Amino acid sequence: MTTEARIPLSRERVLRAAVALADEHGLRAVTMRRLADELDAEAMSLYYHVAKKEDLLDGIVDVVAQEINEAVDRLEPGPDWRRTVRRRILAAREVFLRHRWAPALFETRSSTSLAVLKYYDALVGVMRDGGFSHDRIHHALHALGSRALGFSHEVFDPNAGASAEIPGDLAAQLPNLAGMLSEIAHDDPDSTLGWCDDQAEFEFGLDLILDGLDLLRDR
Amino acid sequence: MTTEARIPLSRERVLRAAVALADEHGLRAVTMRRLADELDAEAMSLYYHVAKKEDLLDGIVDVVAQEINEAVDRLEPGPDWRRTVRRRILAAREVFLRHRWAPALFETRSSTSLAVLKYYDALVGVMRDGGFSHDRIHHALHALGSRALGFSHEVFDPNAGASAEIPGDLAAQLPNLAGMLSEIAHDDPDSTLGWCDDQAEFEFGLDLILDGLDLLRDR
DNA sequence: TTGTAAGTCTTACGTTGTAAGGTAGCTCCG
DNA sequence: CGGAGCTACCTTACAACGTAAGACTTACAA
Repeated sequence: MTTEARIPLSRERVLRAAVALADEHGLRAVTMRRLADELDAEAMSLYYHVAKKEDLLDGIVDVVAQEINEAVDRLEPGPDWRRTVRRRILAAREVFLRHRWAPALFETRSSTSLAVLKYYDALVGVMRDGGFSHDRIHHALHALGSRALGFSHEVFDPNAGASAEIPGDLAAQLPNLAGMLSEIAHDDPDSTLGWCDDQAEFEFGLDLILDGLDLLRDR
Repeated sequence: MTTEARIPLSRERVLRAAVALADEHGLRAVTMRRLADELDAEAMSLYYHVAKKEDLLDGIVDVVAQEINEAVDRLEPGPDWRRTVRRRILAAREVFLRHRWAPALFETRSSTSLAVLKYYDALVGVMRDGGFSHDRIHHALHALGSRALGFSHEVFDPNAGASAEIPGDLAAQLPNLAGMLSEIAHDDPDSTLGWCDDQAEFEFGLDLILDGLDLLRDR
């Protein structure tokens, strides 16, 4: 009998395994039994390190948020508040691109994790240094919404780039969308990834808001 | 034996009952058995009118989206594109305020429902009449994100208005947030509902984006 | 040695979505 | 008129889920 050295479980280890599992097989695969399997343990053993499934999910959010904070802390400030904020948000976004399942999870959490709060705290600091009043900053955070964290919910199918064509019967019901789609589809100047380049769209919206805020700053 | 006249099931009736159930007891209560109970039927009977649970959820989204379209179609246009769009979005928002569970559900759907597409189609039409190019409109929709439909995900706890105080030990870790919070909390000019008035914040962000788009329009 | 605590596992239960197949009533065709 | 077939609904059953209750195992202190 091969008595292999057993690495003991720990909240840390459980959470990291959960993130890895979600990365590889999606958030749906993160079930107590499956996660336990991954750790060579039984489902109920996880409950010694995690209160309930919700607690596990909260913990996962925290791990990702810490990853964001680490990335953001490595950055050096930009020449002005606007570019500093922009830089930070885009850095946070890169973390989400490594964990595609994370935005959906973040949106389901009701209580905000400490790591997320720290992220926001730093953002408030940057804007404060940039000359904004607390009131303005508060509005700004709401205006940015989840964009402040680096993601925006895509209302359209993210795979829409592939099938950039509305079937004929639908086109009649959606004349304006069909018109827009057909025009953009073939006369695409320098878009990188089809008609819905997420990154470019994200930056467009982000800049629109940041520019708007900048105009308001000294108002 | 009271042979009561049985209203037959139908996809329509099932979906409406599901919306009513969610309104009353939350989306979590919408389970096949519970929904069947509400209709004086058995769980498996629903499957004759709905392919799977996912299909049910898609259908629910469609019902809400139709409700939005009805509300929006009753509106008369504003004096310019900006105010027409604004009016429509705020009308859509009112529907979501009647179905608080709906934003979360909308965000989980991957394929966009026909009713939602129709909503967007009309929005595209308004902006087109307002002088925007298709390309600009496309960007605008992305910039608005879910705000185009009338909701924005609240990153902070929506109940934060109640407990507008950060506990002492946390305040040390979050100096900027704590500062902002304490300042806004007590010196609140005309905010209607505590320090996080959702409606006001929503409109602030919406106007910021719409104004930004307006500036870009003839650029 | 014995007690105690932490960490893990076993067993079991209620709830979920849903597959498979049965059954009642209707319509239609001979 | 009688059975064939379809539609709508129900019964039973199962696998997967989160997790409560409690037994086992190890390590260390007294």
